[in-house]
Amino acid sequence: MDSNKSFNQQCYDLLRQIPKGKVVTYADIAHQLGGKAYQAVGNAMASNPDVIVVPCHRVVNSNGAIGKYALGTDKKIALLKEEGILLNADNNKVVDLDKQRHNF
DNA sequence: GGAATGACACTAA
DNA sequence: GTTAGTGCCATTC
Repeated sequence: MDSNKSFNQQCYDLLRQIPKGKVVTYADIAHQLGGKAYQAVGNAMASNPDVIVVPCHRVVNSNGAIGKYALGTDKKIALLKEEGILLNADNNKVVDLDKQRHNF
């Protein structure tokens, strides 16, 4: 907390860098922050105070799963589809995660 | 100050 | 390839 930006604040900052049509895994964000706070990242999104400013819907699990969303998983899937992310119509999983993943 | 929780990840069977 | 169990981090009660 004494830091300039809290951990969750840094997560939002990275999320803001994600362009439309790209997705990132919680592990990538945590790794970018210099650690493996996968769960901490997710917690930050759970506390996401600005769903408009932070595209938390562009964050998916490392295995390609959509994971969850504050407004509802189905809403997240719909948003990803609208963004242009290719998802599996059977399980709603990200297709070619490595190719659609945004490299920081 | 300590314990419990959670929008996850990884390894093993 | 799938399922189960365990570990990690930061935040919150």
